[in-house]
Amino acid sequence: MTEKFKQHLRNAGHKVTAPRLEVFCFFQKRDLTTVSALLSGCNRADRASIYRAIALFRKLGVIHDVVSGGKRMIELTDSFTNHHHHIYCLKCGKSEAVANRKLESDLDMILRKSGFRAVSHQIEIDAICPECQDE
Amino acid sequence: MTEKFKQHLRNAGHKVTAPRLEVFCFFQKRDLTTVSALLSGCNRADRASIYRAIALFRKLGVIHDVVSGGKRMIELTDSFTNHHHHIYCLKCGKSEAVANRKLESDLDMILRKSGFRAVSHQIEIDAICPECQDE
DNA sequence: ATGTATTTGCAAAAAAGTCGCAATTAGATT
DNA sequence: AATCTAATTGCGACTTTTTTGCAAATACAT
Repeated sequence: MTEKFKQHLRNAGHKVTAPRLEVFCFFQKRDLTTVSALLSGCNRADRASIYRAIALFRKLGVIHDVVSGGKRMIELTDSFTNHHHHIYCLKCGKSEAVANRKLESDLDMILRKSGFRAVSHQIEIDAICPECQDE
Repeated sequence: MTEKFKQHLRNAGHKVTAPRLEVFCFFQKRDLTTVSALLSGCNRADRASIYRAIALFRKLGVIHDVVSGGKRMIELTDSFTNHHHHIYCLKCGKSEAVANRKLESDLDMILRKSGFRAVSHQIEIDAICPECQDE
C-alpha cells in the first residue's frame, strides 16, 4: 500500500519525501487518528510539514475526516485501506471497525433511487459495546 | 422545540440565558452550521459565551458534530430536530437532508446482530446531485 | 423583593494553524 | 554519476481559533 501511495503522489506531480512518508505511515498504524496525535507522533517532521502533508493528502483523496465519538478524526480513505465504518463505545471509548455487505448494498440502492450519483459515504455509530453492557 | 430546549437546560441544572437562546435559535435556522457561522451570526452574544454554549450543548446532547463535504459541521441532534442524514453535492456544495425508513431499519437490524446496543448514528454521503450531473 | 450560585463580557493567554523565505532535496536530464 | 531545477522542507513570525480568570450582571429559588 505504501507503493500505491508513492505512485499516487507522483502521478499527481508531487514528490515522495521523508515527512510525507512518515505521516502516511502514521495513518497506516492507526485506524482513526487526530491532528494532535500526528503532531506528537511524527517526530522527524516539522509541524508545518505535517500540516502541509495532511492538507495535501486530503486534496489527493488519501485521507478524509470523520466524526467518531463526537471528536473529529482522520483516517485513510477506501483507496488506501479496506472500506469500513466505525462503531464507537460511549462508555469505554473504543472504536471498532464495521464492514457489512448488506448495509452497503442497501445504501447503494437507496442512493440510486435518489437521483444522486454517490461517490462515497461514511457511517458513524455511537453505541455501548457488549463488554460495557455487562456492567 | 424551544420550550423543550429550555426544559432540557433546566433539568440539567443550567440556566436559560439570552446567549444560549440566541445560539439555540441559530441552530434552528440552519440544518448544518459551523462554529464560524455561529460566531458571526450570533451578534448579541460574546465570542466566549458562544463557545461556552456550544460546549454545553454538546455535553447535554443538544447538538453534535458531523463531517459533510469534508468539513466539520454542527447540527441539532435527533432530540431537537427530525432524524435525518445528509447528502452533499461535491460540485455545487449544497447539502440536502435525507430520511429513509428502509435504510434505518436495515441499520437497526445489523446493529442488533452486532451485539452492540446502538445509541445513535449518522450517515454522510458525498455525491453529485441530479442538476450537476446534467452538465 | 432578596440571596446566591451561575453565567456573562471582557481582556489576556494559550493553542492551533498558516505563511514567507532561504536552504535543501527529489528526481528528471544529460 | 554529476548537474539542474522546481518542489519541498524547517524555521520563525504571524494570524486565527479557542480557552480561561475574574469582576459585574442575572436567572431563578425562596
